[in-house]
Amino acid sequence: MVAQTPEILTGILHKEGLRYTAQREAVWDEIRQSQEHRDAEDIYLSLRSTKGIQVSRATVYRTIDVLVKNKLVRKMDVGDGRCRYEPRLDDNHHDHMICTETGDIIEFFNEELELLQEKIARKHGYTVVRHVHQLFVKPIK
Amino acid sequence: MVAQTPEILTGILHKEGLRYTAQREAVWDEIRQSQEHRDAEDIYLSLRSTKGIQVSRATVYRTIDVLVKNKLVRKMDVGDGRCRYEPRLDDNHHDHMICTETGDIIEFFNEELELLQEKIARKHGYTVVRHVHQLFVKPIK
DNA sequence: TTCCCCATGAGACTCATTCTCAACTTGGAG
DNA sequence: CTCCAAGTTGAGAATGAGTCTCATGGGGAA
Repeated sequence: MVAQTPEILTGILHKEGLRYTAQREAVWDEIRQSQEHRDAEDIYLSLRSTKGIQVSRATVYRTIDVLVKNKLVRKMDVGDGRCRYEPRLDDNHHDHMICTETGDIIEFFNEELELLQEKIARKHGYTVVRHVHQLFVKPIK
Repeated sequence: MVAQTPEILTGILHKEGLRYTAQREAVWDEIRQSQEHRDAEDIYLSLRSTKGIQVSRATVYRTIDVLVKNKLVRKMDVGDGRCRYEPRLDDNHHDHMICTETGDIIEFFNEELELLQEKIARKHGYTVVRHVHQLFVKPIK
């Protein structure tokens, strides 16, 4: 699953009836290569300035949509007006802890929490489709 | 605590060094009277059209900020671009479940969940300041 | 090569929210 | 009671992330 990195995108584009283009690859590469939680402008600027790749904001957004839809990228709304994106190659689900002092984003996963959520939904006659769980935290002491 | 409804706002305004004005009272009343999760435009229009109270969008937003800051109102970002607000008179904390089919918002609270969150934060050397927890759900069957 | 459809970029546009600033109130000092 | 400094307000401009438009550019199939 890790080795098939280059083909994973072509497969998805094919499935969606879309073409494999340099811009789409560049956007995916940019997101995939950094483990950070970045916003669209960040990705756009990095492609343009740092890597000198010609791409437009519109294409960045359009490509991200495809990647998110196909679970190659996770989109997270931190609540500050800009969504962040992170690669999702290895499908290990997790939530985020955001430090209110430094802005650091820490990932966490807790099985018990996941089960509890579903249990709560069931109690109300629902089942969980997806969830947003963010802990805004501050360092102890 | 329920009986002091009118004074609660004056107290807060005083604490903030702000004046008690008709507009500020109207905004607070509007939010307080409905148990819905409403957006700013909704509140603004309701005050204007339905109740014929002269108030501007700017004042609605400005007042909401004060109310949120003082925990009279809870602000929630549902992820659709518009924040929702709900009164917070009785200080019973809860999170939300959003039905992906009907848009219904159901409140829920689970002690175990709260404790678990704190436990997770501690494990990473943090303590929870606040959290966002939304379950996007769909009805069973 | 031709043709057609998909993809792209620049910039217009949307829409919630914030900002600006002139006009308006008001609490208090005198 | 009068006046003034300071707080408030409203209308509309500004902001900013994200979306849409549309003319232009390519690429693949025959």
